[in-house]
Amino acid sequence: MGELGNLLEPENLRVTEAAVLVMIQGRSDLTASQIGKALDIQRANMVPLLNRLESAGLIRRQPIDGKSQAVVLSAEGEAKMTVVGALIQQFEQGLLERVPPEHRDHLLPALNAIWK
Amino acid sequence: MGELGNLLEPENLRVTEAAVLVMIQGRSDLTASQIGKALDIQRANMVPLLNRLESAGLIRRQPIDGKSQAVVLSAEGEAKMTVVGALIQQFEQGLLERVPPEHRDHLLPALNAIWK
DNA sequence: TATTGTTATACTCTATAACTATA
DNA sequence: TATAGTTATAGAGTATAACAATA
Repeated sequence: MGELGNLLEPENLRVTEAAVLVMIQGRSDLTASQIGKALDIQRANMVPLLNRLESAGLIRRQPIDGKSQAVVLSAEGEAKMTVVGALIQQFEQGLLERVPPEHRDHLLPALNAIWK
Repeated sequence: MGELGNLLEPENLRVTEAAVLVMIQGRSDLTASQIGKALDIQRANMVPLLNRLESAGLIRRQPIDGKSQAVVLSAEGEAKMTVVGALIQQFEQGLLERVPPEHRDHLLPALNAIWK
């Protein structure tokens, strides 16, 4: 399943779901389409994903206009993000600890350069 | 699909299939189980994967004893690897070119440290 | 008794097409 | 006319269980 997946499993979250939560935290203007485009998830597949998060009480769909709706964290979702954020940080720290110190500071800049 | 996948598509190879070919090239002692373990592919899922490669004439199943069999490149498979190897090299070079020079030499050592 | 290769199958994830309503 | 959300469904990929044969 992957290490991060295992860390998130006790929280009943998949990696993609956590990615959505991270992306929307502190914002209230992101639509499902925008999130999907950024995370490379098809519009159609965003629907069941957001439905799961909504059923879990972690997000709300907040109308922007008659066509679009912002995906925002609920109060419960905000609270959950303290746990989820810590797990993600723990995961990233675990990865970096395996990297020899002389290479460590170069890893994230290098990866960021590749992704964009 | 992913960049490497797109590069390999004209060769009618998936990334996992190419990974198997790379792994067995120059060797004649690797079993399906060993390959699967190294590439994180279930034993059961190795069967159709190897069947595809065998149908394409790229590999042979070579008995080791009554239970195990080595997966080896056929002559056709060896020839194909010159093309596939070039495509993989092209892909990796493309990735590295995006990385700023000062970070470049640190990327592979850092990633290798993470995977093991 | 553990391992290899295999079969069959369930499950998850992703992709595609089409539809409605709104910008 | 293009876009957002949605539905339904097909397809690819992965996981699980069980089996026979052999180490």
